[in-house]
Order: sequence, then C-alpha cells, then structure tokens
Amino acid sequence: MKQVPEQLTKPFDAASVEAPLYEMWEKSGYFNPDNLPGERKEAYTIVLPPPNVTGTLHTGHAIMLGIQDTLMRYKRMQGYKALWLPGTDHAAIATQSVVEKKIYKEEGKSRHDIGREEMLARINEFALESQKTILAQTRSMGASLDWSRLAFTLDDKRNLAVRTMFKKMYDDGLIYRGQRIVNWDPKGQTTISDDETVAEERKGTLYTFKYSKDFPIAISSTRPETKVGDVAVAVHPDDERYKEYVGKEYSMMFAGCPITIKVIADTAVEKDFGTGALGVTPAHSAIDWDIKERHGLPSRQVINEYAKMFGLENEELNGKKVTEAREYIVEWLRTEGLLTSEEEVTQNIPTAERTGGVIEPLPKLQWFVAVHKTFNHFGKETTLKNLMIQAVESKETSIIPDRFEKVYFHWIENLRDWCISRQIWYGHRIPVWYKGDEVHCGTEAPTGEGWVQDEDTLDTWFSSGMWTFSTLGWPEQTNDMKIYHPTSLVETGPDIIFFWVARMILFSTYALNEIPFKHVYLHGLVRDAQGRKMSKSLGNALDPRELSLKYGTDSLRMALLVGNGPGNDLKLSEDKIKAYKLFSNKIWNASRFVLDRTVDLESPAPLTTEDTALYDAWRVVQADITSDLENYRLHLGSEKIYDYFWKTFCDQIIETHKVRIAEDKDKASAQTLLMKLLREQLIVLHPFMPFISEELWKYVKDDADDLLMVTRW
RNA sequence: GGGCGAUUAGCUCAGUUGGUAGAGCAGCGCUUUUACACAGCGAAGGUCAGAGGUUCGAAUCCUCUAUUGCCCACCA
Repeated sequence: MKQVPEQLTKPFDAASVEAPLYEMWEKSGYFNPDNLPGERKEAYTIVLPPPNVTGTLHTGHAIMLGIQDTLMRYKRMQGYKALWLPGTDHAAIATQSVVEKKIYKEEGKSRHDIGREEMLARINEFALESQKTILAQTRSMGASLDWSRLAFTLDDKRNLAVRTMFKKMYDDGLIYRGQRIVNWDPKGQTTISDDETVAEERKGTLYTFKYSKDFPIAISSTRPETKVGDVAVAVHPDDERYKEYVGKEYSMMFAGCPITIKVIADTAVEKDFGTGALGVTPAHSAIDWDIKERHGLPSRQVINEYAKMFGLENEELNGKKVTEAREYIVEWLRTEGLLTSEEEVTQNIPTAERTGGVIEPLPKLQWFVAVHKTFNHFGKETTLKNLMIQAVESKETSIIPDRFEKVYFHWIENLRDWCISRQIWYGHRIPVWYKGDEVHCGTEAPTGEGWVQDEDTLDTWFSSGMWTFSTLGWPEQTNDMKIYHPTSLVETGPDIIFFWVARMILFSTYALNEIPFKHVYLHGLVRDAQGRKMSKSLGNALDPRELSLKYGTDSLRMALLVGNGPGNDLKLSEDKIKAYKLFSNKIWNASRFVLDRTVDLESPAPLTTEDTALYDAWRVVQADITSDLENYRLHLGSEKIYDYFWKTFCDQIIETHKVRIAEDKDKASAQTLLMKLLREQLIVLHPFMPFISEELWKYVKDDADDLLMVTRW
C-alpha cells in the first residue's frame, strides 16, 4: 500500500526546497539546449539583457527574469531547442564612475592619481565581485539560463567582435573621425551621446541686448557669456526688419574682447522668437555650428573642458566659470546701457545622466557612426537609418505593445550621427593607431615602430548592441550562429529602447543582413505601492532577494506577472506577494489531499460522463492559457491558472469528489480525475511557479517520467 | 512645443475580436473533531472620469473636455 510521503505532511517551506531544486536542474544539464531530451528541431532563443556590473539586482531585474524564465520554461516544455543565454554588461561610464567615487571617498584619490593601468585593475576587481553577486541572485530567482554560454560584454571574445565590427564599419566609411559639437560633460570629463543626456528644467533669464551702441540689431540670449565667441548674427531670409543689413560686417569690442559680426540670412532662425535675430556662437551651440558650416564662417572657442572661460583678450574673464562670466558680462551690458530687457524663462538644460553635470556643447575631434550615409549593403545602396526603419516597418521585428513602434520611428527620424568615443578608461579601446599623419584601423596593432593607439574607449552600447550575435560566437561562423540567430525575443524595459533595442537592430541588420530578434517585449517599470519609482535614495526599493526569502520565489514571480500587461507600470506591494504565498500553500495542501485520497488507486479508471465533462472544461482552460503564452499575454495566463486551481479545482471539484470518494460513488473515476487534473495543472503551473511545481512533481510523476521542467506541455 | 498612455468596487489592478461588469487586499456575517483558519460558505460594494456620436447592443469603436503620468525636443 502506497503512502503519502512524509515530506508532504509538513507545511510548504519555500526557502528549504528552492536551492536544492535549482541545483538539481543545473546538474541535469537541461538548461543547455544541446542536452535536452527528444528530437528538437526548432530553436527558441532569448539573450538575457545583461545586467550592469555596478551593483546588485533590483525588482526591475526580477520582473525581467520572471517573464523570460516563464517563456523559456514554456518553450522548453513544448519541445523547442530552448536557449536562454546569460551575461553581464561592463557598463563603461557607470562602472568607472562608481569605482572612482568609491576610491575618492576612501582614499581621496582621483583616477589620474592612480593611473590608467592600476585604475583598470581596480575596476576589474570590482566588476568581478559585482558579477558574482548578480549571478547568484539570478540563480535564486529560478532562472533556467544556460550557464555554459555565459558572456561578458568586455571579455576577449566580445572584444574581438567589437574590433571586427569597428574595422568593418570603418572600411565601409560608416565610422569616421570628425570635429563636431559634442555633449561634453565637464564633471565626468568625457563626451556622451545624445541619449545619455537628461533635460532638466531650470529657471533662467533671457537677456536682450546689443553687442555695441553702433550695432543695428539686438539679440536675445540666456548665455551672454558665450557671446564673446560670436561670429555672426543670423536672421530669417524673409524678415523685412533686417533685410538691409544682411551681408554687412561689423567689428567692435564686446566686454573687452574684439569681435567681428557678419549679418547672414538662414531659415533655421525663428522670426518670432526674441528679436528674431540669433547671435551665432559656432563653438558652443550645435545649431550655430551647423549655421557656420553652411555659411563658411570662422569659429572661436571661448569655454574649455572645465566649463571655464579661456584665451580671451580681457584677462578678467579668463579662468572664470561660465556662471561667473555671465554675471560679469550682464553687469558690463548694464553699465554700457546695452541691455534692453531681462525676462524670466524656464528652460530645459541638458545634463549628464550619470554625473548630473551641465552639458557644455564643445567642438571636439571624436569618432562617430554615420547613420545617414549611403553605402553598399549586400549589393544594395542604403543607410543605417533605413536598415533600422525597415526591420520594424516590414514587421520582421514587432514591438509589443505596438504603440512603441511609433516611439521607435520617431527616434530614428530625429537621429543624428552617434558619437561613440569616450574619454574614459574602462571599456573597449578604439582599434585605431596613429603614427604622425598615418592612421591605421585594424583588429590588431600594426607592425613597426612608433604607432600609438587611440586613448579613447567606446560607448558601452557599441558592445551591447552586438549582444544577440557576439554571444553566439560572431565573427566566427559558429554552429550556434546558424541555429540560434535571429533570436526569438528580446525582453526589456522601455527606457532602453533607443540605447539598446535600436542599436541591436542597427548592428545585426548591418553586419548579418538579418534582424536580431522577431519580437521585442517591453515590460513596465516597477513602482512601489504608492506608485513612486523605486530608488535607493527614497528608501522604498524592495529587495527581490529578501522578498524571495520571505514569501518564496514562486510567490514573488507570480506577483510580478499577474495583471502586469506589457508596457504598463506595475505597482508592487508586499500584500500582493503575500497573496501568492497563500496560493503556494493552497497548491501544497490540495496536492497532499489528492495524493492521500488516491493512494489506493492502482491504475487509472475510465471517467464517468460527468467527470469527462469536468476534464474537458479543464482542457479548454489549458488551451486558453497556452494561447496566452503563445501571444505573450503572461499577465492573463498566470491569472487563469491561479483562478482555475483555486476556484474550480479546489473549491468545486475536490469538494464534490471527496464526498464521492468517501461514499464510494464512482470512486475510481473520481480518483482518476483528481490525479489527472493535479498532474496536468502542475505542468501548466511550472513556467510560472517552477519550484513548488517541480517539488510536487516528485510525488505525482510516474517512474518513467523525467523532471517536470522537460515534461511535455 | 510635439507624441504616447491612464482614468473601472474603499485600495491595487484585470477585462484578448463590441454581447448581462471581474480578481486580490481591506471590511461584514456565519463555519473549527473539515486537505488547507495561510481555510470554506455567504452577503455587500461600481451611471466603467464627464459630454456627445456610431450600433439592435459600448468599459471596449469615434469626437471633444477634465484630471493625471510618461517619452521626445539645439526657440537662441
């Protein structure tokens, strides 16, 4: 006579079963698709968005792991060659600045005191430590990742991929070095891309004034200090007020510095703003730089990398911070009687995302990716911009929810060349060497004496943009490349759609002539119960590790999935997680009861008509959940299994059938139905709640059955 | 300035193609030799933000309004 296993009589203790179960899965080798049982033809691939090695996992990572693991487990159970590929991101600027701050705090030293080599060693040490923590936390979420393929955006293989890509683009004329206005972060002492800036609303003053008494046109500016670098005044070609002055040139003294101003006409000028005349400062404004290019004007830089004035004839200005220089010049305008009005305005000032420093637009020699340049792409003339548009327009890649496709297109339309060089040390060094006037770009250093490598490193998104194929062994033509690329899905937050998703599409379509993934699934931001963004400084951040220990990982995963549709933010409260802890308990107790009441059943019996109807009703629910998973509606599928198990299986079927079993009315059919339903529900539960389902499977499965994680859906 | 969402029970949110409004939590009543009190049964609670339109029929589609959130932006 069989008996209910002793383990089951104790209450469910998530904390004690999770670690051994994960170890069992890992040892089985099934995380690696090469080892999966049965014949598997079709691949299903997700590459994990690599977490930054700057710290520990937060709830945003938990939601990403929950969604992706649910999909991976479902696909694995469906018989796909299911590959979920893990990795971490070196996150160049972010990581270097974390370590720099730490060193400054602990030792009072800057990176320049320490030196490039030593600094890099220290950052690597930190990154390694951080990676260890992150990987352990990832495992504890139950993530069924193929650890044998673990990658890092800055390891040797990825470095080869980066060098190869750089060279290929350089040879195609798509990477160039040029003098341009870039976003200079005076605090971080580096350039950053447009996407790494954050507009910050500030109060400012719009000053309207003339350069001198004899100059005929008044201009408006919120930054009068830059006006010592002016070379022109631009007006709209149709502006009748200024027509007579166009083409004339005026030389005068401005705040003790000689300036020469040419009056020009350009359509970029808005007639109705301010006086309708724009003082052109090519060196300190991107729009002015473009005007300078169009009109062949000179350019004078008056602000340096430390956001201080320099090189001016008026010695009093030199060395002044821009804000001090502003006051100085406004005061000078007042005394001279040149200032006609001051108006309070709110303006959006670009700041650096990482350091918070106010961006100083400066002309600098940097490396760029040319997104508008026509080139020969597998026999066709196109641009990188077009490739990015086509991938989504053709629906080869679709974005879920689809409203983000508009956001994506809008971003591409306004795209400018991507500045990829950074003046930091941590990252992929630019594979370019110089010797006098000679320039060599290659995957390896050139032979011969006297070559010096470019000091700069690459934007971190340059390497993560290649993630779908650099992780599969590119540039080598590996087997993995053939089987697993293009990947099936990328699942991430909408905040990095430009940084990452768009760049992956760029690199993959460019280098492979292949989309990187068929679907983009965007999850929402996790907020606290009051709807506030979770952050360390607010102190409202929930630690997934703690929640997982307290309520069980399955409960946390369910709380993150149920009701959280794609693209919508999720308000997470402990109450919600608690509700799924109660559900775990319910599953545990119901399973024990079913096992207890069916121990005397030797073999399945035929079902009565009534039981067949109940079983068929379950099959409908099952099909419904399958369709939800197929269509990435995890928020609905998870809720349906919860609802069926509790409301239908426990409250109705078990209640009626336990009476039938006790009273011996069609007992064998009742027992068979309970067992059948329990078994099949564990299968459906598994992707969502892998731990408790796998644990219970031990007692429900037949001897011939394998682990639940590879049981057919 | 442009774009995209949200508004459904006290709170947090679902509601897949239009067909009598759903869940969790909180609260109310009853139930304890019951698989589970980490539970069960029952009751209560909503003009689906407002107005107009399309339709036999609208939370769902269209228009406008209000409130609110997010993204983008080189009006100096």
